[in-house]
This record gives sequence, structure tokens and C-alpha cells, in this order.
Amino acid sequence: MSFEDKYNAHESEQKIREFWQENKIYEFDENTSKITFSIDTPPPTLSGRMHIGHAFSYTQTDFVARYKRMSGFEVFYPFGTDDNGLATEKLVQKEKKVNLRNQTRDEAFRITNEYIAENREQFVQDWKDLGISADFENLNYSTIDERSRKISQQSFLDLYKKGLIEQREGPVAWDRVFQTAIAQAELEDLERKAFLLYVKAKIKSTENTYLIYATTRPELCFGVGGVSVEDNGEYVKLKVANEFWITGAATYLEKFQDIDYEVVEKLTGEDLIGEIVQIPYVDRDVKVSHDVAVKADFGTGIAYFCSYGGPEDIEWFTRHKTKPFEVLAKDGRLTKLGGKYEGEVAPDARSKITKDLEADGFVIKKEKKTQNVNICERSGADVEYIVSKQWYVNYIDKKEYFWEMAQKFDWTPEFMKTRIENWIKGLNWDWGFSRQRKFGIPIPVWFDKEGNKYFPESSQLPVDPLKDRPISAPEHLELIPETDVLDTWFTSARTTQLAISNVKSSEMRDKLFPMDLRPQAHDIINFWLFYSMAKSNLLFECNPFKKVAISGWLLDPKGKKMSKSKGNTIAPQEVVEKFSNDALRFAAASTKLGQDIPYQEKEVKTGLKLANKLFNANKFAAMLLKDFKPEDRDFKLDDLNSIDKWIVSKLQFVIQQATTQMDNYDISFAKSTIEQFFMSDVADNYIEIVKQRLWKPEEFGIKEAKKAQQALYNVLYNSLKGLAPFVPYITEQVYQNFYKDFESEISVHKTSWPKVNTNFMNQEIVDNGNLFVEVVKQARKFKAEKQISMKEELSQIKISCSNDTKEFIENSIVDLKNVTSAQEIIFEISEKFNIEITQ
RNA sequence: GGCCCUGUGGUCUAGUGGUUAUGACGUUGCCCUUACAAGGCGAAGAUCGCCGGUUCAACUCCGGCCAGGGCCACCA
Repeated sequence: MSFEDKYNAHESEQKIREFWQENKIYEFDENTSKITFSIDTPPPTLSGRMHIGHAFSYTQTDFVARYKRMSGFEVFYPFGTDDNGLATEKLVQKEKKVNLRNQTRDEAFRITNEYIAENREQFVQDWKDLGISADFENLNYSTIDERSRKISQQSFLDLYKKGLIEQREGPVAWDRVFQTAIAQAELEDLERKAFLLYVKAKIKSTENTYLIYATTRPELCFGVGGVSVEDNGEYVKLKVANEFWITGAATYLEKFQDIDYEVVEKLTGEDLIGEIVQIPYVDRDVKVSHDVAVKADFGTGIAYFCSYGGPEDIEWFTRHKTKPFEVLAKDGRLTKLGGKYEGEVAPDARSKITKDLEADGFVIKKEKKTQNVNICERSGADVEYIVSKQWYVNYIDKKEYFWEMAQKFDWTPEFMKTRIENWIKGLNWDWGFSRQRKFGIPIPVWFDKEGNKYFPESSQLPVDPLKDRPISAPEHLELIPETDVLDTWFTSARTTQLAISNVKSSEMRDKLFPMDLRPQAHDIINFWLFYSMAKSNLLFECNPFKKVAISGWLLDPKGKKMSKSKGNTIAPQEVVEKFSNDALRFAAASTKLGQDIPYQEKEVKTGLKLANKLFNANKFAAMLLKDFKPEDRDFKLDDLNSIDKWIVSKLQFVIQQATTQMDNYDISFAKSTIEQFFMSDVADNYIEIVKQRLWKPEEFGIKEAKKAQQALYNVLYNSLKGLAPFVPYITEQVYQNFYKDFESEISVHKTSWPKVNTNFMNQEIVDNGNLFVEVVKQARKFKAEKQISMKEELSQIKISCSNDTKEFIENSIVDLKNVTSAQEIIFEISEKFNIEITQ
């Protein structure tokens, strides 16, 4: 192949991609003797198309994969899709025009998997286009496919056998729209306005005396479990008209400014404990008690707890050994306990009861307040806490162990470790993993009439309890199937095993686990990362991967979060259309791991520039190396002229530095180390300096030209290999056009990462060469300032330098004269380096 | 409220005790120099968020403050 006139990125990338596919360049060889490097690639949700944040984070992983491959590892680089969740369910329903909830599970799986099979190729194409070097053909999975269901259900059985799983009744965070339990991690914060009502509750034992409590959830009063005060706290009794109000001593001045009152008595919490109060509309006695959560100087110093206003209330009930009341049903509506408000959803009941309380004179004050409430991430409804029977992985007592194991990961960047630390240390709940949804992987359990549990044999997995029976159960026994499904994280926490299950050789499977690298974005540290490590540690007492590399978010050019609703998203497909895949990858290579960075189109532009430069410099080299032979690749440093030695020697330092940077996952640094060497030292300087010697061997000598050819081939080829992980298309194109005639590998991506040749490393040569280049720069500057052409001749350049430098420069004096067009170059021995130019 | 990250020319960014403070984009002058006009070679442009401290020496270390972003928690 040879070089076209101009580099056409789109055409070229298309052809190169086909070439890779035909030749299976990135296929994983499970019979390899090489050391493996395994990557737990995040499976994207099969929906819509790849977004630009994906483009950046996946390429960042790809740089590592390609580097490792070139460094001699057999890279295990799978690519699955996460199709187990609501997003997929919605998508399939929309595209297939079916309601999956009306189907049997088997049918729902069949339809979904059919959809995935039909669309996977197209969906994954964006990643392939980007040059992600995963083994898409052999190492794939879907989190809803049969293998995945089997693995998920097996891990349920394993955890159960270990005694870590339990089904129990208890309060759970609840999504009333989807009518399912949800996890701590599925909550989202929402800031909004709410009314804080100050309500009076009559003390039964004393006439006209009331406790004042405040609440934002008046509709939950029917679930009141008690009223609490702080036992040692100070309270006051106020006389208001002909009533007596009891409230906190520290705050009444501020709270009741608008009210005409008179302080009649000072009290402590002790004085109130044991009293019976009447909460408006609640026809049940409520006792006043002490509770640690109540502070006399906060609010009114008096609080009621209901089932359930929030997690705090749940603990409150536990502390007081009080049985909760079922005020809200699973659809989020008030039960018959709610009296006249029965059937209303909480927000509606709230506004109605507020009006009633006000009308009946129970509200003494109404405060508008900004509050942060938890809403369900998926439905957007207020989170309610209700009592129901759920399945749990009991791990709350293992927080310390988890934190210990989390510290064993090799974190990049290091500070992301504190995220998981905060999360683990702040965990309050066991892992409630059952979901009351139809679409999902079923929990593999049956019950008999007495409530005994029956489990399937491993050999029959995956099962659907709704249609299957456990082999072990007596034939005529009547069994009731469990209808709940597993939380999606229960499945995606095992992506390592899912990916590895593609491998046939069990020996190889063992080698691949734990995986070497888990790349992921920081927003799911508390989900995917945490659940993955928790589950692996519960099952095997080991971490599922060794290194964690956390990528940042890609923000819009102004540094704001991209979102569809804001309309500030950028489609990677359009960027590629405008520039190229290499260019987009280059931009991704410019960002530091773990940092949120704004998208800068100029970086993409710079990437295209680099690709053009690679094309042109190598096209030029191909012309000048017409008579170059494979055996010419070998040379000794001493065979070369001094400026040739310079570029070859400098290359060694560059390789050394870039290799260290890659090993430390300092990807953007490695990229710019090589890029700068190639752009500045090789293209701008070295090639310019030796151009004439290469062009005119008849004038400057065949032997002299050969030296430059040898150095040029060496530095260009190694630069090409060093840039191959970042811009795989253009480097492959150039390799196919030229280097393939000299090298044995079929693809540049099968060649090895540049190695440092210590015989070529010489700091003195590099220093002197840099001074040589300085002379060139000064001459250019001189001409630029005089506004004359670069071709214009200079009569003399006088260089003041050390004797060593003089000898170095003199050895390449012909090149210096050529590049500066100086007629005469004279030297003066001096400690201080200086250049004088005469026109 | 606790914790984490960030603050360097117009914009983005490198820089972990001594540098003429890096590079890119943008701006600008010259040049169609036999690879490259989606180019080449130059130039201009930064009191390194603010205030203190440590030090012979601070963009760099320490403390405080300010600003932006994030995580977690609280939320009667």
C-alpha cells in the first residue's frame, strides 16, 4: 500500500475497521501462554446510542487495554450489555409494542432477548467505531441472558447456604409508583418547599394543656407510635389566652414572636414523661417518652414518631419496642387507619389534613420551609417507608470488613477511596435485594403451605418458580412460588463472572479472577463497585478485581453537567462525523482520570491535526526511504552523525518516561510525552534539519543520507507504536502503507510497545542536540523578525559554546548550514552559550 | 453539618521548594521553505483565588478565608 495525497479519515477508518475484523486482531486467545490482563468492562445499558461521556470513559480504558496488549499481555477485554433493568424493559415495550408485565416471564425473556439479539450489533457499533479493542464477538454477555440468570440465581443459593440471606418482615424504602422495594442507593435528593406545622396535642391529665410538636408529615399521624422529649431538657409552660402550651425553653422566644403569651412555669422533660396525649384525629392514647434523638433546644423540643416518616422513625419504633401501624398501603394510599383520608395518596392526604387541622384550630403556626426529601430515582415519587416482607443479604455487621477490603484496591485516583469509605461507614441497612417486579431475574424459591422453603438444584438453573418446580421436592407437594425478582445490582455485581463464563478452559477462568482492572465512573461507586466487592467478599472472601480506575464526568463546554433536559448534550456521532474517531479518542486521552472536565472541541481538533501530521510525516519518510532495506534498521549509535544520535537518544528518554506514565495510569501524560516528541522534536525539528541530506544524497553523500534514514525510520516507527493505543486508526493506516514492508506483524496493534535501548541513551548527546536545535530556532526567529523568507541566506552564525558542544555541532555542520541557510558558521569557546547572527 | 476535588495568560491545561512558569485553542506578524494551508516559522499575552505562616528561597509545604463542583448525612 502507499500513501494517498491527502489523509481521508472517514474512508480510512472504515477500511481499517474492516481489516481488524477480518483478521481478528483483538480476539482473546484462551490457550495463550502469555500472562493475562483482565478488564471488568462496564456493561452499558442497551438503549438509544452511546453518549459522549461513554466515548471518553471507554476509550480511556481502551488505551490501557491496547498498551497492555502491546506490552505482551493477553488482554481479556469483554463487552457486555446491562439489560436487566427498567430502562431495557421500557425500551423493549416501546419498540416491540408489548406490555411485558402481561407476559409470562419466559415470554418476557424471550421477547427481550430477541430484541437484544436484533439490536445489539447496531448498538455496539458505536463502540466498535470508536476503536474499542474489546473482543465483541467472543467475550460478550447480557445481564438478562440465560447464563446471567443462572449465575445470579446460583449466587443467591450460595449466599443462602452460607446463612447470609434471610427473608423477613420489616420496613423498607418503597416506590409507590412501581410498587417495589428500593435500595438505599436508589434514592435521590430533591429540594422543595414544604410546610412545617406546629400542632397542639392535648394532655389528657390536665385541662386546657397542650404539648406543641412540629411536623411536615401530618398525614402520618394515624401511625403515631409515641411522642418524645429529652428527659433532661428544659421546657416551659406558656399561658396563651385560656390555654397552656408546653414547648422547648430554648426556642419559644423565637418561635412564638407573633403570639401573645405569658411564661407560667419551667419544666424538665422528666415532668412530661409518662403523660398521655391526644394527637388530633387519632383516637388512641399516645404516651410521652424520652428519646435520644430528641433535643429540647431544637424545634419545639417535642416530636412525634410515626410509621414511617423516614429511616429515623424506623429506629425510633425499634428503640421503643413499639409495633408500627400500617398507615400507607403498597400503592402509597392511606389505609383504613387513615379514617376519612383513606384511599388518598400521601401528598393529597397531607394537604387535606393540613386544611382540616387549621380549620379545627389545632395548628398554631405554619412555617414555609425548604426541605430535602428523598425521591425514588426511577419514578420520581416520594419515597415512603412501609412494612413488608423482603429478602435481605445480611451484611450490616460486616462494614468494617468491607472497608478493610476496599482499602486493598489499588485506587486511581487515590482520593476516590474516601467515597467508598463514606458509603460503607454510613451504611444503615442490610441489602434488601428483592423487588416486586415482573421483569427481572426471579428469586429461585418455593414455599409449601407451612412456609418451608424449597430451592432448585444448580443443574436446573435458571428457573422461573412460576412455571418450574424444584427437582428435590416431592412430586405431589403443593408449592407456592416466590414472585419477587432480584435487584439488578444483585446481577451486575457479578459481571466479572459473567464475562469470564465465556471462556471454556477452566484453567484460564481461574487465571482471570480476580480481574486486574475495574474501570468505572464515579457516580456508581456506591452501587456497582460496592455491590461487586461486597458480593465477592461474601461469597469468596476476596475482592473481585485488583485495581479500580475511576473516570470523571464529561461536562458541557461551560463546565455544567450534560443532560437531555438541559439540551446541552453533545452527540459523539456528530463529533466523529465532523472530525474522526481518532480525533475524539485523542481528546479523551487529554483528560486526567477521575476529574470532571468540560468538553473542549479544540482538543478534538488537535487530534485531527496529529493524525494529519502522522500521515504526512510518514508519507514524506516513505519517499525518502525508497531504497531503505529491512537490514538497515539495525545500527549502532556511533555509526550516526551527532544530530541523528540526538533524536535517537532522546527517543529512549521519551519511551522510558511514557512507559512509566502508562504503568501508573497517567494516560494523558504518556500521550502528551509521545505526542510532543513526535510533533516537536521529530516533525518540526529533526526532519527539517536532515531534509536536505536525505533529498540530495548525490550532493551530501549516500552514506550520510543512510545515517539519517536509519535514525528517521527508528524514531518514526517507535513514535507510531507509542501513539498506536491513542489513535489506532491512523497509526494502522500508516503501518499498512509503509512499515508493514519491513516489520513482521500483520497489524501495528500486534507489534510490541517501544522498548528502551540503553545503549542509545546518552544525556550529553541530548543536551548538546538541544543546543543545536536552539541555534536553529534562533536563526528562524532572526528571519521572522526581519520578516524575511526562511530560504533567505544568512552570512554568518557565531556560536559561543563549550568545546564538547562545538565538536557535537561540527559533526553535523552540514545539516546546520542547510537548515539555517547560513554561509558560514564559526565557533567561540565559552562557558556561556550564545548565538550571534549576521544577515 | 462532615468529608472530597478544583481555583495558573481571553479559554482549557502542565507544573509537589530554586524553571526565562508547560503546552494547546484563540489573537497576531511573516512565509505557498520540493510531507503537511485542516499547514510552517515567529510574536504578544499570567502580579500562579485572597490573607498569613514555615524557609535563604513557595505556584509548589502548613493554617485560615473566598469561590466553583461533588459525595454523605441530617431534615420534629
